[in-house]
Amino acid sequence: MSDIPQDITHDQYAVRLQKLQDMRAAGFDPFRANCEQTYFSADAMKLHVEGQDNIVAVKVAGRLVVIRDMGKSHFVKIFDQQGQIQLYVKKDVVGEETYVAFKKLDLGDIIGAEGTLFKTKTGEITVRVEKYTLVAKALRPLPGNWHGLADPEQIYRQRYLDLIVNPESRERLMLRSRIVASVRRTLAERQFLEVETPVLEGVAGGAAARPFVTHHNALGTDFFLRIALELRLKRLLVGGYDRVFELGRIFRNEGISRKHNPEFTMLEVYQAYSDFRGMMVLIRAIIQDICRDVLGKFELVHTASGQVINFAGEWREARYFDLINEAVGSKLSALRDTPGYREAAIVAAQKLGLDVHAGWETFEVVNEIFSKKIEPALIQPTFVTHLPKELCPLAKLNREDAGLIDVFELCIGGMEIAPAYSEQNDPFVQREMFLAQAGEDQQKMDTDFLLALEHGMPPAGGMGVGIDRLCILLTGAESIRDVILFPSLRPTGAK
RNA sequence: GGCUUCCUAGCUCAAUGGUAGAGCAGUUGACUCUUAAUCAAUUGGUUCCGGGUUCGAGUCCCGGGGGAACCA
Repeated sequence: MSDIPQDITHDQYAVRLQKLQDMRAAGFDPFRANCEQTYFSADAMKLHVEGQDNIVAVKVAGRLVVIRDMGKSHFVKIFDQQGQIQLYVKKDVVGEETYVAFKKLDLGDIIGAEGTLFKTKTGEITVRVEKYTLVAKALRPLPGNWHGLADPEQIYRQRYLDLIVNPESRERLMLRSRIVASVRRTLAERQFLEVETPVLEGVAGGAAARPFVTHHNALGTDFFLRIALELRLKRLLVGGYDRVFELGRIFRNEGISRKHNPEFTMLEVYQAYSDFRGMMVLIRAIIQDICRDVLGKFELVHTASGQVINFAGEWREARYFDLINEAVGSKLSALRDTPGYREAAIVAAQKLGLDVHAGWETFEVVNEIFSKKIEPALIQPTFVTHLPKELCPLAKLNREDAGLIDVFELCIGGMEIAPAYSEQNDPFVQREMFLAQAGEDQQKMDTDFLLALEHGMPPAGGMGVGIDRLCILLTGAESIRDVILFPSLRPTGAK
């Protein structure tokens, strides 16, 4: 033991902890205090009337993010859900004792303050503080809020810090909330019912993807986390829910990349007595409502290409095989039902510099051309229609050409945003389609779903919308991690 | 999974293989309308972890951890 006090002035945690202990010793514990928040920051500022200072009283609350100590007065800023508001704390107004305590506050502390609104000589609407309360002591320093937080790992692992100091992140993620709210509004206006279906399933169907497996102890059985919403929602069509949707998390046990997170949010919508053409109208309404109500504009600069995407009006339609023919520079589709098709498709793909795996089915070779060469170039909203039937076993076959299906893939910004089908409701054809699946991507046969179809499902249009990708597109984000509050990372011990 | 690359003070970043630094934050002081406030002084390091090479390693090599980009 030394009687010389240990120098802790360099250790911000220790300094703040000491302040907390001093306060508690003096009979005040910030963690037992609370305050009122009568207005958020921006709402409060709107209450000020030009030329009428110190009349309107407000109670605001938030985190201290700027402190400017002027000796016998302070200008500080607090930060709440709406942004920042400046507080003016003057010794003459609050009194000696309160002022001395106020000087001990640190950046990051959470306080409540009440006072009246006035405009400073530089024109900033400010609260002239009469009383304040510390309601949470920040024991850890904030990352500097001038440079912000740049370390991507810390941004994702400690998103709360990112939200405090990086305004772009905060805005982008709040925009996501407003986009999702707008989607719900558009669907509610059209009398769609929002439902919730199981995440834990015995068969993970409705898509082709590797599922996560978990175990139920009491039942002594494994469950799969759902990889799609489709088969449950269609059972509801059988049950007489004519317009349903679910906005839910689905899970795919696959790689993590800029466009993939193992858990992500899917909107699936089903409308009885409609078809894929009806879904075109609906998805346009959903996205155009977002443009009008959330973004306030119908044109967006596509971050990756620099092109301006125009969401207004009607959107382009293009047949899958027309796009393929255009990409390969020949009439490849004319060979579709001939023995030379496979060889021609392989040659065409290789000519475009694509690797063709020996085990691939022909439709997979052709689709490689689509996903590598065509989709990335579809920047403007484009409905790709008349896809080969092998790609979607749950869709209705086209009446004129049984090798095609009545579906669209909506591509925007080089990404697949929403596939939609005229849903298959013939239980015999559906069984055959499940059985006939080939290639790498196979869906599990769900016999209980087939039983439901045998009870009769109305004809319907259905659609899936990748909400995360839609948000990437509409917020100009570069990665799916930028539109997911807490993206999946490898777990690690406390840092 | 493969390849490339990154990890240094609370934050943002420096440092030919040769004494680990700056700005902000922190601490002390001045200032009753500041705007990245200003002025003066000043503290602060297990350079992600573990080995190795070397007279000497933040830097080079090997292994491990975590992140990012590209590919699969």
